[in-house]
Amino acid sequence: MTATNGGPTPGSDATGDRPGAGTDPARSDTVAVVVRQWRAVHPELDTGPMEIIGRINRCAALLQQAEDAPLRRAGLSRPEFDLLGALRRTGHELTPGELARETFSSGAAVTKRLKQLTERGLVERRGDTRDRRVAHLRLTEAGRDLVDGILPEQLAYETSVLSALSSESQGELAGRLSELLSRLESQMHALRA
Amino acid sequence: MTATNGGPTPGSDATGDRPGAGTDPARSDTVAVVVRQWRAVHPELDTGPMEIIGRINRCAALLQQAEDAPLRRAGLSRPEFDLLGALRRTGHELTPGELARETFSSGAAVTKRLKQLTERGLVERRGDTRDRRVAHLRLTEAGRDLVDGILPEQLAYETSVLSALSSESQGELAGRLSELLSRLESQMHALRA
DNA sequence: AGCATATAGTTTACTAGTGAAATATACGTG
DNA sequence: CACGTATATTTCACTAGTAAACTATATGCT
Repeated sequence: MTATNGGPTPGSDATGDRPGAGTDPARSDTVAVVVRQWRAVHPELDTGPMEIIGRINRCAALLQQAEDAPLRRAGLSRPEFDLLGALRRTGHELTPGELARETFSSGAAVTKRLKQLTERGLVERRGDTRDRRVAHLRLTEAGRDLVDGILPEQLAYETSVLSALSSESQGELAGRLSELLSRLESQMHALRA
Repeated sequence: MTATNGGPTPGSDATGDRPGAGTDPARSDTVAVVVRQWRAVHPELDTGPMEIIGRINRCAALLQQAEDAPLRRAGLSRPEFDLLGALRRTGHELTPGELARETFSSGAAVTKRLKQLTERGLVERRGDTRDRRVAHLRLTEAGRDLVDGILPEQLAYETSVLSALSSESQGELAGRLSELLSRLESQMHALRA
């Protein structure tokens, strides 16, 4: 992802700032600076995709960094919380394979996390009676309480972070992202099939 | 990031689908399913932030997975390419510290990457004459050629992925993301100060 | 000048994730 | 019913990143 390639760009300040070129977003974030640098070096390339992909990556990185804080207070990493959250929100037991799909992780990673979370008494394991290859995982009381305790904090924090955007902006952004995401997901699905 | 917590949600299909609730985006992506699950379990919580943050994270994950492919063909990881790209787009030498800031990595990670990239003959190191603590890195001829060879491929690929969105959608999305990103970045800056 | 403190970068010990191989079990078919 | 193949999960060897300690150098104050 070329577009990811971006940074705060401390010193350098390329000039050439001229509006109306394609998807020029006027506002100056770090991605805009990076795009300007690339255009200065490779004027022949269409840097349009960077404006979207670079920003998505950058936003994701910033949001994660900020939002991992509440989790760490609870002694959880995000992947761990995602796993617990999957169990909580589905409301029923899940197999390791299902958990891997839900959290977009490899099976090996899920195995490791489950080991730790089980040792910490947050999840319980039960073997399937019919098919002895599969296991069923569920939250313990403590695990459920932990998730339910963290979730409101997290949402409150997220709300405050996003409050920098007007309600209209938020709705618009959510809609566009949903549009992109659903297309990406069906592309993915098509590729694998 | 609670909102990240999401998955393809294979089996389960919570029902309650009623439009017009806050930032309801109509289109059904995996994040929408996850949000519906959370609402079913915790109806009292405002799940609005998930609609944005969850989608940003999900999009970032999907885009990265897809786009890392061209890089891997060239034998580079994304962080490595980001480092090389920073050198290429700024057009001048950078110190390890500057590279760390440009690529949002830790200093230690940059040190490791530089070691590898130097061994591969893609970057060169030069000591500062005045301040002997600092080093200056620049691309070798081979490094520059590699970046210049990969970049167009990457942009072309990104263009094709995003072509699922109309030009208007793309512009709108880039603008909203830029708005969010610049606010996030100034929040960040404010926090550290 | 001499010492305290700040800064740049590297090293170290450790952690978490990955892909591939291994293990265990189930299923389908002749 | 036995065998080959598919599936679920774990294990293993390895890689990359991190935070904290460490080294080397510079800067400022008295």
